[in-house]
Amino acid sequence: MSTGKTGKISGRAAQSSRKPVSLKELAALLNLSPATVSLVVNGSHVADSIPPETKERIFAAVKKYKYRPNFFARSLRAKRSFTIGVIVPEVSDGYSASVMSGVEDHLLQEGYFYFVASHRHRPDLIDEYPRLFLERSIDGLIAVDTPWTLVLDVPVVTVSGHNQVSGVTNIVLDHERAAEVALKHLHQLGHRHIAFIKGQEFSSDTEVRWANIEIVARQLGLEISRGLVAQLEGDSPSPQVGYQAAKKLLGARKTFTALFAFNDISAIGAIHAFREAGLRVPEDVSVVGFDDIQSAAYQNPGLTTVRQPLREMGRIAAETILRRIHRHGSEAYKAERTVEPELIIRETTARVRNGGSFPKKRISR
Amino acid sequence: MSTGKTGKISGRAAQSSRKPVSLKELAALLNLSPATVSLVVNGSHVADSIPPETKERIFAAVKKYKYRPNFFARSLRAKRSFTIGVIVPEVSDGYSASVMSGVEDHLLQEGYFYFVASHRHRPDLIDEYPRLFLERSIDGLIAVDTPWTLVLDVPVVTVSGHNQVSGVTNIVLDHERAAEVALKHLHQLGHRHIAFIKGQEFSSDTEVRWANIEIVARQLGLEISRGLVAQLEGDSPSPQVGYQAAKKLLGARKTFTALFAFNDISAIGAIHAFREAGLRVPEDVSVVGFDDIQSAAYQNPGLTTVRQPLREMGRIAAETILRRIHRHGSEAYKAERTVEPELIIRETTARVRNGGSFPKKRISR
DNA sequence: AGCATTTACTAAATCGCTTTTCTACGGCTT
DNA sequence: AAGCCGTAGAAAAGCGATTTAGTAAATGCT
Repeated sequence: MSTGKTGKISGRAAQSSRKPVSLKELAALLNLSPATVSLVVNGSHVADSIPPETKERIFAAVKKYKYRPNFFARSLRAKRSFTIGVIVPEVSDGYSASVMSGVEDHLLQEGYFYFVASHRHRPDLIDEYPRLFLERSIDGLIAVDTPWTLVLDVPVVTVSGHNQVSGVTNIVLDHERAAEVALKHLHQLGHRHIAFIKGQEFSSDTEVRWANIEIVARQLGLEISRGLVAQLEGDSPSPQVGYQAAKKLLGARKTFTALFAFNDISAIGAIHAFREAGLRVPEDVSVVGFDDIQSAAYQNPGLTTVRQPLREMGRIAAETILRRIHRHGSEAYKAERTVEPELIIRETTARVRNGGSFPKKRISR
Repeated sequence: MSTGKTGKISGRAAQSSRKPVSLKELAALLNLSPATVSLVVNGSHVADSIPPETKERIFAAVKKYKYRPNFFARSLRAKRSFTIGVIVPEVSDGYSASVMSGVEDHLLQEGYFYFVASHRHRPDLIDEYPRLFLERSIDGLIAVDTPWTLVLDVPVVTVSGHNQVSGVTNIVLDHERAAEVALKHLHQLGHRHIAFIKGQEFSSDTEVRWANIEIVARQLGLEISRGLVAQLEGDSPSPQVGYQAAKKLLGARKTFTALFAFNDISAIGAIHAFREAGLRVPEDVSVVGFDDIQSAAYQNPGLTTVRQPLREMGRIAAETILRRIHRHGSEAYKAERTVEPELIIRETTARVRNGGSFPKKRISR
């Protein structure tokens, strides 16, 4: 142990236990062979014939000497690492972080650990990180909000992935229902001219989400007008991109009384743009976000949004991957698992005023 | 490989390479011994006598057969895992996530991976996770915003840890400067009655931050009155705790024209409480947050806050730990490294009105 | 009593790599 | 010619588990 140069050192608890005992040492202590100890410790079937009292001796010694099998040695033989790789666009992004939180919950509880890598939408990294993970012998991989095309030798689970790739299970939101709850809500409030912000090209949800919006809009008899659809551009994780999209919308000078944004971040940016243009939210324009990230609730006014149960999705992803790892191989697995969204009504949506003609007088003039 | 039951499968790229070659196989292919190949591949000094042409042959084969040393075998011998453990209060919390982002940046770049575990302020987990990490032979540990007392056998770096423990380097903010920029700013705007929200007991920054606030306040001739200090309680990561603290402040019925909150989250909660009480921010009360988490900028109005360079701190933590790992052991190391805060002035602070008497008429009486 | 089992363990082979110690051989000295 | 040294590489001993194939003794069966 090295020692600092600073004066006041007040190291408190210590746990630098003696170096750990190895199986061999433990066996020697017990006058047994390493094989026997290993068999008993691992509850192998082969150890069925070992009398309980010997087993007890072994367990007692394990406890006493705090024996813990060396991780690398074990993994080397067993070719299992009890480690999952998680690849996300960016750890510090609220979406990824929430999912990871759910993943972690389940994984740690089951004795697994996980590696994280953020690809930041760089295609080379989306390719390289899984490879590096594989080199480290991960037992499975979870890809969050990342377009997935690789076929790997280990189980893969995606969160919000929509490609049907052999060997992967996609955990996805019920996007039809999501479009439905959001649009019905706006429809009921009297909105008939709704603007939309679509996701970036690279976001794995963009396509499905939009397709479902179109379907539901048709069902409700809402028409989606050309100029009222903007797309997010650039991979900045800030509301700035939403701000710009909203600017474009305003620039189209077409009447709209509500906005359904691709996510909360862009909704927040859009609200800024609206305010700047002298529009009040929700009095003049209602806004619905998507995801329900933490800061959606912190907004002022609180953001009405379609909640994705992200933590839950992470947890399901973790459960699914462990199940697939344990069912070890060739069994059938589901290619998709769906979770339900929930509309969280806060303060950015309101009944449309005077038949919704207001923005007309300001924007389209 | 297992195969899904679903119909449409459209697996695209494939990378399930043949199973990797081992050192032995590679050596056999080359008509050399594994020892020689290993020595050359690792650029060992012992291989100095091997003629360049042989080395070339080896490198060519490595490339051709994509030889990559088995991670576990190597770690088993070398007793190094090229893995760092990172322990945080909660992955999905903006603070931790930002730090992790910086940590990851540097670590992956240097060929290291990291495990993450969230202790959620449970003392048993703060104890257990490092132990589990150690079992997995991490080469070092980074503790983020976590009170640290353990002396481990590997280097430890904390981000915002303030205990002086043998073997640990603390990456900390210059808290004196932080208090200074915030209070001077408020002072210059004419604020003389400032309320404060202190951090939770468990937060590692609470104490130092407060101590420095007291020092700087004294220097500026600002008096901190008893009733105008509230403490955050409970470990919810939501603004709710700030809301409650602010309620308490309002309940004290003492005049104040500004609030300096422990962090952005609580500042946001406090703003809600103020609004609810009919106070406008910043017209009636100025608010300064701390951290500059992403949503601080998204707030409406934008939150004035003391920025901690969290990502930077994470990066420094990663650099520091790798340096200490490579300098392998007994050399001297710094017990502390300081980074500078920056005041980000947005829209929640304003010049005090009419000598700052407003809240009096509403709150106290 | 004689053979088959069962019981209670052990030996030894791996897993794939690192690293120290050796060997074999040719050339150089003296 | 004997001794020495530098070159080029090989052998072998681990690292710390898991696991298969045994083995010796005790027990069961007829």
